[in-house]
Amino acid sequence: MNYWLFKSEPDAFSIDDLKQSKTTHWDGVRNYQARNMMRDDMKIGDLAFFYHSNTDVPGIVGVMKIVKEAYPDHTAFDPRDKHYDPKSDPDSPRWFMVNLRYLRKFRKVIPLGLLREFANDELANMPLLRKGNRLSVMPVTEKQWSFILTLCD
DNA sequence: GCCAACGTTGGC
DNA sequence: GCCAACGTTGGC
Repeated sequence: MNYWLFKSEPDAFSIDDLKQSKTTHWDGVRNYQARNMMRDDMKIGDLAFFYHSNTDVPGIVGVMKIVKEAYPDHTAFDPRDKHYDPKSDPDSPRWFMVNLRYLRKFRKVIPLGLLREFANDELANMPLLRKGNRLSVMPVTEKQWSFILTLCD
């Protein structure tokens, strides 16, 4: 069983959107590292944090679960889509996505600033806290996962 | 809105 | 295969 963190800009797709739709396909990932993790390592039943980026208080806002393993991201085939990639075609898809189900929304966001306070201790080596980190999908260790859950009330 | 950090592209 | 230029991400 593995743990993950997914970033999203709440203006585009928020935890409240997911709460309403119950499940979603996480399309639009166009980074090879993130793609490889989705395609090769994510399994049904894995848990993931939902992170709000590019917003007034960036941070972790809830939990979701992987309910479908990687399959081709069809938005890459659509010329009108924002994430269209002419180099991906249905015969040899370049980009993949997984399906996620809403589990819970925290009563309060766990701010990035709070997480940073533990960057040298419980949350050492967390990719999210590395300077200049731009990965939109990243792994979380079991210890980090458990610790972060103690930060929400 | 600024800008540092990063991934990708493409010329050579 | 190098690396400069460029576009994007995302915190502040």
